[in-house]
Amino acid sequence: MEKEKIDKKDHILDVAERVFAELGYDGASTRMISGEAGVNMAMLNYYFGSKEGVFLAIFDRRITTFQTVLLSIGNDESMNSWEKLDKYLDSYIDKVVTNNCFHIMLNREISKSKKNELTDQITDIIMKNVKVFQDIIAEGIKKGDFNKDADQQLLVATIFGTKNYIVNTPHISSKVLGYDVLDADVQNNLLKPRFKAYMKTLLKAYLQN
Amino acid sequence: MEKEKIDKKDHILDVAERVFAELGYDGASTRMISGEAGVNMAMLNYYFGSKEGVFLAIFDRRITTFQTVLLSIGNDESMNSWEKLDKYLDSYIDKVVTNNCFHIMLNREISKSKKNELTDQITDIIMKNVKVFQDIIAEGIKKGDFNKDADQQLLVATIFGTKNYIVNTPHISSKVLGYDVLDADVQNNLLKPRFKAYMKTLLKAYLQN
DNA sequence: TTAAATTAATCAATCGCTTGATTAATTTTG
DNA sequence: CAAAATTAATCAAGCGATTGATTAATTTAA
Repeated sequence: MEKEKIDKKDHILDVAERVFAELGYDGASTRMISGEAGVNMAMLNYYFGSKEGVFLAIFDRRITTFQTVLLSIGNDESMNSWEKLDKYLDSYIDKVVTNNCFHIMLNREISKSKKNELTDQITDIIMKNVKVFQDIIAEGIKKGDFNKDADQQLLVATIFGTKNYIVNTPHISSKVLGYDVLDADVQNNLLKPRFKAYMKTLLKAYLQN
Repeated sequence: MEKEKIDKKDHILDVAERVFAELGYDGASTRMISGEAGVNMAMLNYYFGSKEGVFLAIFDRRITTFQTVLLSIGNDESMNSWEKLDKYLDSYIDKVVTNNCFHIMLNREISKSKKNELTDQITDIIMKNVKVFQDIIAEGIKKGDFNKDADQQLLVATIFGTKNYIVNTPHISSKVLGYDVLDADVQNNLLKPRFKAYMKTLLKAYLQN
């Protein structure tokens, strides 16, 4: 059954994504992943070729749709810079908070300072998301909507860095924020709206003329 | 000779710190570390007991002095809130940019969402640094120096997150900023002053009444 | 029946760590 | 001081366990 095959592969990727986030790529073994997914070890290689194949499959599954959404916001001519900024933050924060396992996994890989094919590949894709944001800011400054003295580049570090802090180090951020950032209800009812509002206020304070 | 013994242990920790940052705790093998340090494998266990012992030794070496410096700033009664903020940022940014290997290593460990003794231990120590910053902000708000509507907790995420973004993902941040953030000259002459100035401007914009 | 899916068994390689032995340095003793 | 005794430092070799991956046999499904 074609349907079930896909579902089973998807199930394996769900589990692998979580285990990679919990223990890191090297810390997670293929036996552990297959065990928790309830499938035979050899199925990982049968489906995905190798451990790295599993990792890349997780990556492919998450990245494509996400990127087109962000790009469409950046290219939408009907919005001014402030509106684009709002839309971008809404979409971005929704996605990364919900798919936190994936983003934890992803960020840990690129934090390895020794380069390899994998990190290069990930870097390229991440840079596309960054580019959309940078273009929105640059356009806003050029149009005079934003303060021209703003440091566009470090602003990138602030928005993505703030996000990473909350998502990637949940033990820390949960203590700081006062609730469990890994809880789905908390994420949707408390964290997301608060984070969005904060981000917009912060950017407004810094970018306003 | 007592002196040389200490130097050799220190040398091993220097190498281990770098290798851990490059490949992660699990990705780095004890053979690799001892090989690059030019010592026999058994020396790691002889000196530090275990692989984890090496990690903790790196940790101890970096954390102690750093923490007392930050604490002394927080407790200094002669400065107002804005001055404390400035001082804190200066000290903090200097340290984390210079010791980037250590902070990459540290952050990767606590980004593992599955808890263990090690992550708990690290979390506690990190929270002390965070607490100093939080107290400065809280005091400033209480005194009326800072905007009382500010989200103190998410501000923590912003300052430490921005730092992490620059330091922990050097391949990304180097592309964004336009120069190599791992180069020592770049760090001292370009990155540090720029980062400090930006951070202060950003906080001023957000915290000002 | 035949191709696809799944399994248990097994592979070589590498992991962290320990061992027993050896050398170098230090302390104790006569 | 010098010989003896003790401690510290270093090494090659190898331990059992685990890693990612592969094989060959078996089951399932079309």
